[in-house]
Amino acid sequence: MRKSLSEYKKIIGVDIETTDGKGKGSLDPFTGKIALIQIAHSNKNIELLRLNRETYRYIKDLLEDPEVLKIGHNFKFDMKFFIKENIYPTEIFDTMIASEIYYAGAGVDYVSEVVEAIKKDYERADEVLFEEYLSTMRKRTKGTRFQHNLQAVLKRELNIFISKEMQTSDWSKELTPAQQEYAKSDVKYLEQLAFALWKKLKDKNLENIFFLETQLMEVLVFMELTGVKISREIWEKRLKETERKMLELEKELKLEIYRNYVKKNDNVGLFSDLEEELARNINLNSALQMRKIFGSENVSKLTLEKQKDNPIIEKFLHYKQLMKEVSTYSEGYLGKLNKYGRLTSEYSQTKTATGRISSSNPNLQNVPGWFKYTISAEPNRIPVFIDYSQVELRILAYLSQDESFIESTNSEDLHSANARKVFNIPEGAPVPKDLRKKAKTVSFAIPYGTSALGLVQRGFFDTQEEAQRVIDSFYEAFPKVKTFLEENAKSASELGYTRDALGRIRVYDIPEKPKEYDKYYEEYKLIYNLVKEKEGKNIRNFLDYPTYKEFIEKSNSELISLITEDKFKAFKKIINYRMTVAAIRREGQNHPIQATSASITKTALVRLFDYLTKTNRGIITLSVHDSIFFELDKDDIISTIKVIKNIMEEAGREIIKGPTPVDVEVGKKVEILCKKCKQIYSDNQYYVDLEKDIIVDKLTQDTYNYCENCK
DNA sequence: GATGGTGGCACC
DNA sequence: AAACGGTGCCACCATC
Repeated sequence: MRKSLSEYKKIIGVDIETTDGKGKGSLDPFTGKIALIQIAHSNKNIELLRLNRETYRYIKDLLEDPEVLKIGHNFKFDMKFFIKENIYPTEIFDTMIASEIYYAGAGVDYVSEVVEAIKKDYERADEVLFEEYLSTMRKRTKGTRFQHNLQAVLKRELNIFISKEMQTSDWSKELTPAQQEYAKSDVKYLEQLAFALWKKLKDKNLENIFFLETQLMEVLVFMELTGVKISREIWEKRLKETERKMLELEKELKLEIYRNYVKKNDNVGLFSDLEEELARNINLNSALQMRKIFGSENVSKLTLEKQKDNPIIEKFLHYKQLMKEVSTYSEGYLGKLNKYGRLTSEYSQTKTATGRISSSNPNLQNVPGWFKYTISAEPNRIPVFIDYSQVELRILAYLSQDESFIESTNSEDLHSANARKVFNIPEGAPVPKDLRKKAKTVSFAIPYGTSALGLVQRGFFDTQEEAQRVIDSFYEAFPKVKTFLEENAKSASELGYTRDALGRIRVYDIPEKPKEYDKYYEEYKLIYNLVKEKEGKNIRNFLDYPTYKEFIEKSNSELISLITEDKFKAFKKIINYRMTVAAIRREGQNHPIQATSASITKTALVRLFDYLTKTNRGIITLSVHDSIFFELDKDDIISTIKVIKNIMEEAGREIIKGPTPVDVEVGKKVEILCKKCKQIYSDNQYYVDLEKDIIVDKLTQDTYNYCENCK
């Protein structure tokens, strides 16, 4: 869709039902087939079509007609099935995307909850029942997250309830009247819904975001159908080795833990086989068991790393890392490899609150670094990885218009330049490594809203005072960054929304101020300080009892006499409220940055897809937030890369009005022998110089084979 | 035995 | 004055 709704000659509602060939519906475009196509020309004129010789031409022509707008709900799903049939629908209005953009970030939603609940009570699905449910739901403090399925959206926007009872029925046989009715209801209201949502999008100036997402849908469909080429051999080798190490470690660890922590008296040790037996009962994956054994608050890396000098703890941490890898990145991933040796994933373009793309089944956006070593390409192609360099910091610099920060992003080394300003290091004097690191840490932490305490807890600083000093100096050096973040925090917590550089919106559920707030706030502050002073802890921990009774019974503080039941309850409400607002402020600070980054990548993806489709020079295989993976034709690859680089950099420049340079990696990740120090190091297969038009295969020619240290 | 919540951790 | 933004998946564990 590229123009306003009313500009189309014709508008139709489209939906499909699918079959797995065994009497059930299918969610998998690779194995499933279209069983039924519903096309609504109007509320009353609805076609239910099978896809066969007689209907194929008609359906294809209609869906591919650029003068006909197709309204669908989650059309990415339908699109994949159509493409498998060589039908390439164009001009789409996706009502799910529209809803997701408009309500991005919305939390609790009663309509979704009611729709969920009412599914169990179809016979009485009338207004009275809705009201009944609604009043119950409203009394609850927590509800379901905002949902964007067709049922919830129709109910929310048009107050229409449709049944989904038939969804999983067999669509391949002759349809019952009830099935026909259901099939029609799925498309009957789509046009009306599209107009309602379009009006909402226009009200908030979200048309351009909607156009962008609509075009992106096509790119994601392609990526989902194509996937990324993987070397199963390399993956399995890696996995096997990890598994071997893990099992070895597991055996050792259990015995050592048993001996050092579990066993109370020595005499059991005389029977070594019994000892092994007992050790086997230990479950290293049980956080509960391990917490008890180590006597630790929790068994997270952060907590246990404090005892790293204990060899058993160190071993345990190593074990956990291996376990994670073996359990997560094995069959769940390799099982998805298709017959072409390609790994496919599913993407969602609008599910996230910030507009980032998410990946699932399996998630290809959170695979460990070694994943890149398994990526290859078709014989005539080369894998290419391109990512935006420091894009979030550049976004922060240009959106805030802080001259000094902008200057830093344009210098040779951003973090050194920042350190110079934060720590007042004179020009010409070298920037000490530790100061550079501190400035870097704070630059990353600030857009997340990290506090001084947070920085200490995560081990970036030794004391809260020092962390606070660096944060203060940072804001002093970059005053407009401070103003910018503060404005966004305010917009989120007071207006209830923030926008990114393209106008993408995120909404926030601002909590109602508790009635007790004004009455008790002064006293709350007093107690807050008292608790901090006398108990050395935060009031939140101090009051951390579910009931007043337990607070009185279990707390051994002298301060309890100061707190009546009324105050206890009021303080808890105040804490809760303040924490929620603080979280909204942090989200508000971060959203415009993260969302702008997402918008840049999405804009680039759309243009890149267009370029690559038209020229047939390669494909996009994956995108991980600020990076894009390609498989490009060997012929003329340098000129292709130049165009791609330019498209990506221009997309960023247009959006933030400042440079967004990219880094280019060409070729598989491989092990290479350094010519000078003779050490093996890892690098991409090809050396490429875009200025001099040079491309060299390091595996056959060693001209550029120098490791980082010897360059 | 399925389901949902939680803790933990991989990535940007 | 509270204590790091955004994801998805695993094992465990309580619950039905």
